[in-house]
Amino acid sequence: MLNQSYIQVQKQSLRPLTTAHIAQTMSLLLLNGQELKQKIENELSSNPALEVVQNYPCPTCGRLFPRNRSCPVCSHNSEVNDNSAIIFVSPRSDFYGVKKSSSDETYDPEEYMVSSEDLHTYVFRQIAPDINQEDIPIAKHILSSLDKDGLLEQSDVEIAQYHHTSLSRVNNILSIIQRVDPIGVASRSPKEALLVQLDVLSENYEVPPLAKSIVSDQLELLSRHSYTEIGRIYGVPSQEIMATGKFIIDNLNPFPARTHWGNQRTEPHSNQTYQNPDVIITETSKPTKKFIIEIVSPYSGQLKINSLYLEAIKNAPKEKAEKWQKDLEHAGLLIKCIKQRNNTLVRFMRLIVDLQRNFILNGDTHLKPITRSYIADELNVHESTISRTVAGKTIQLPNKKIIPISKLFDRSLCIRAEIRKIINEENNPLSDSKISTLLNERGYNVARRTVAKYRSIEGILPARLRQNTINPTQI
DNA sequence: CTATGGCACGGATT
DNA sequence: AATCCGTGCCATAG
Repeated sequence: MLNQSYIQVQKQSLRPLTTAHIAQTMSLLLLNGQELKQKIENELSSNPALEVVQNYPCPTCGRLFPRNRSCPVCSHNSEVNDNSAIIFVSPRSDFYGVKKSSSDETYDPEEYMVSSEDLHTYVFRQIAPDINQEDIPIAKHILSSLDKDGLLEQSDVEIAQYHHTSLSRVNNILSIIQRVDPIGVASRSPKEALLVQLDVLSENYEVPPLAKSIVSDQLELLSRHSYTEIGRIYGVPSQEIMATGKFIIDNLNPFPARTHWGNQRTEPHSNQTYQNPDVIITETSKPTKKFIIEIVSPYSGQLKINSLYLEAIKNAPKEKAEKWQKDLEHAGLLIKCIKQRNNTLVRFMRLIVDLQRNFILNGDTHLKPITRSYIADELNVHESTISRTVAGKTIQLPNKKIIPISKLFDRSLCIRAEIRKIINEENNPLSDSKISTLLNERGYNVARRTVAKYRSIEGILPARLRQNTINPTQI
């Protein structure tokens, strides 16, 4: 109820009035959390009319809210009529990463780790005993130039120059760092990370003989699962290559820091980093299982027009008055637009959660195929608005997986999942056409050719090659 | 001969 | 208008 009234208030005051308004709203909608954060920070530093009012934590759950608003989750009494989701905008500046613990009964801000800082200190603690006192600044420098995947952004040469030291010294330090826990961290490329991981692994385990060579020379082909191709190059049966490939996929991680994001599957076609969700879905505790949907606002409070500024402008000196007035309008516009953006997001999510409830709870097989234009129709907005809403944003499901919102519109996903299921269940290999008829029986209308395509997307080998392999335990 | 992957076309989606 | 996706045809590997 509370959240509803909140939304209505917004609706009234938020009709876009000018073209500038619309244009800005649109461009804001396109941004994801991080980009928005950037934008707001820029704005804050350049426009004195804008200020951020701190939020206050809800005493029971710790979520942050503006002073006069109570927490919709805690103030929500469970006997309320409908089973619609609790949905609200949740401001947070330092939100990064995934909730680590699996129990989500209570919300504990401590459980949300701050990825970047934590990665630094985490790694640093490990290497500290192994490096010389005088190398510490260099090590710190290296750690601070890691990107969110744990890869090194700056070149080793640059770092060496910066510290007026030799390249080999830097590389020495690098190799120490690379061998501590997120193994391969501070590598210069995914390939290097893989190689380091192989190296470390081979000290204690048996590694397929070709693994190293494949990673260093044929990574391109490997990422496309062209096992036969690679096999031809090395003159070995593709079964062997595929076993090696499986080993690599199962045991290595091209983006070292992502091991911290739970068991995030390395999606076959993604180089993108999905780290800060723009929307978080969790569930309330047992009896009334409702979704709690948080639209994450990337700034730590509420954006407002600075009241001091309002006062000051009244007796502004003549020559400044015009500029000040302009700043003021600009700030007001931005605030409105951001609210509009949030409003759209809220409406969008409400509908999505309703439609895809099964998917959110039960996983890929239950995804309903939905198009953006359908959503646009339902919400009475233009298609492109939905496109913008979806673009580049991510969402965290109750099972802690972070997925791009666009996945919710993937028409093929549920069929791919179904194929995976079929292949995992049947123990004698089925040919593509058999799978195709099987799918048709179950109501999925797909051609044989398409099955083949999906298979390769999923990284599943053709029937003949599946013969002798130990059942693929990919989940 | 069968199963599969490549290329490319057309229709849908964004 | 640009892009993505499913599918059909054909060549090729087994």
